[in-house]
Amino acid sequence: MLETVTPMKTEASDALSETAQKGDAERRGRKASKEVRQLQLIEATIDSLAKRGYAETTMADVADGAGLSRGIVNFHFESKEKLLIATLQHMYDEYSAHWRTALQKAGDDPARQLQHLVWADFDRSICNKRKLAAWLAFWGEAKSRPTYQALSSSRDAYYQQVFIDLCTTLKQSGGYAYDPQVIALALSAMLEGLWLRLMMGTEDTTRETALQSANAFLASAFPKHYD
Amino acid sequence: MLETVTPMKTEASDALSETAQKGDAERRGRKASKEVRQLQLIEATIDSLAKRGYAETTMADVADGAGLSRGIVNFHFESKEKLLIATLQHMYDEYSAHWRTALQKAGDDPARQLQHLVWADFDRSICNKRKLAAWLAFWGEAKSRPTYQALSSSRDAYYQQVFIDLCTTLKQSGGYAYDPQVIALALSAMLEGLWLRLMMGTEDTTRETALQSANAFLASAFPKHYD
DNA sequence: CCATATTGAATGAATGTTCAACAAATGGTG
DNA sequence: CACCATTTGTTGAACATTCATTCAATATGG
Repeated sequence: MLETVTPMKTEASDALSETAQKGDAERRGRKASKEVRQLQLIEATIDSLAKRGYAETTMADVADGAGLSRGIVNFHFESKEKLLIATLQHMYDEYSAHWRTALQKAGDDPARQLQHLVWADFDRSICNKRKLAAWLAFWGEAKSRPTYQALSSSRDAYYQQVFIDLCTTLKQSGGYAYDPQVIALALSAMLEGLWLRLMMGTEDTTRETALQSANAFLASAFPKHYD
Repeated sequence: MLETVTPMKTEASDALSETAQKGDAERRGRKASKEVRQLQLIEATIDSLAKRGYAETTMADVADGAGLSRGIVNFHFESKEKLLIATLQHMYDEYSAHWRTALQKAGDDPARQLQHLVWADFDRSICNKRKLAAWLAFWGEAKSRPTYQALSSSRDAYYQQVFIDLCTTLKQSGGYAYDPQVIALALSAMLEGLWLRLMMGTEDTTRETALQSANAFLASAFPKHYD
């Protein structure tokens, strides 16, 4: 199962582990490894996207946020566009790795697997104001930028297929009536919709209530599998 | 029930009906009523948002799209920001009027009302590539712009309350177990999530499959009310 | 003729990119 | 180890471009 993870680009997370090795002290020093500096700039980009939105995110703001000079971003990333693509790729990789790990840890029971995938979606490390805001900023631009499209739906075709497969299995073991593909779409759309509400800061939606609603859906769609 | 509609700002839709009265011929003529011209510019703004996204939408592009000169937008709307707010307000009003009308036409049966609300969400007049793309463009900027926040969640607090009320009624008549508030959130989040998929142009989601999934949700959540 | 609408060029501010100068690390050499 | 040369990273100012806004001139309808 981890085999399917490897084909993804994971330079960013490699750089992350390197950060941990070298410690935070060096991050501010003059010399830092290329990957560390790039990651630092990517984090500053996420900050800026979250705070100011896509349209208002400037190179200067990113550089300031990282505590570095103006020209530095064009040195590490060729252009603003490439910085943004690298940032999106980083977030995509992180999200993918997260749900794949969650799935792997869930064991073999499909009901448990589905439950863990739902939980993974609302995990603090993935689902927090800063990152959700950055996601939304990208989504807003995705349809008009072909380069973003493949990366911007954090949940990709493979993710969707996993959902369909799980729903198919549950259908057989529970004797449910509906089309697994249809119910899988309903489920994943609801998860994205709950994210959307969290992103927008709708008052009535918190991480807890969102998770509660997701579980209510599971319970009503698969009554034999969830309490 | 229609009483609750009136307090909303509906200048835009009034202007729309005026368009119909004066016909399309005058739209290109030198003189057109203030409201008609403003609506024309708003439509051009939606076009631009859909085609180029928020960040790339320029005053020049809007003016070109409307077939008018560069300075015209600042004459009718004071600034770019006010043009965008007016556009968002227009879309918000249209969406609100649409679901309220649908609800009104559904009669008194709550199950029927809920079904009609779902249908309304996927009606062609509301749910088409152009408008969905424009919505997404606004959503992407909403969290970082306080002015947008109130208007950008097309489904507002009152809409959500209607859902909760309907779920409460169905719960009583059907003897379901769950918390109406929780299931209402799941339902409305799923609708938004399906919109999101349509917005992003995910291959596996069309207006038909989205509607199918929404209905599957209704059937599994309220089995006694929907075949 | 007056009020109003419209034009399009001028203006100025914001911002992405470039680049010459500078600093720091690296590595080879005596 | 000391010294220098080369590579690599970093800075900040200069540059060019894009774009919202302004406004004087012009056109239009009443």
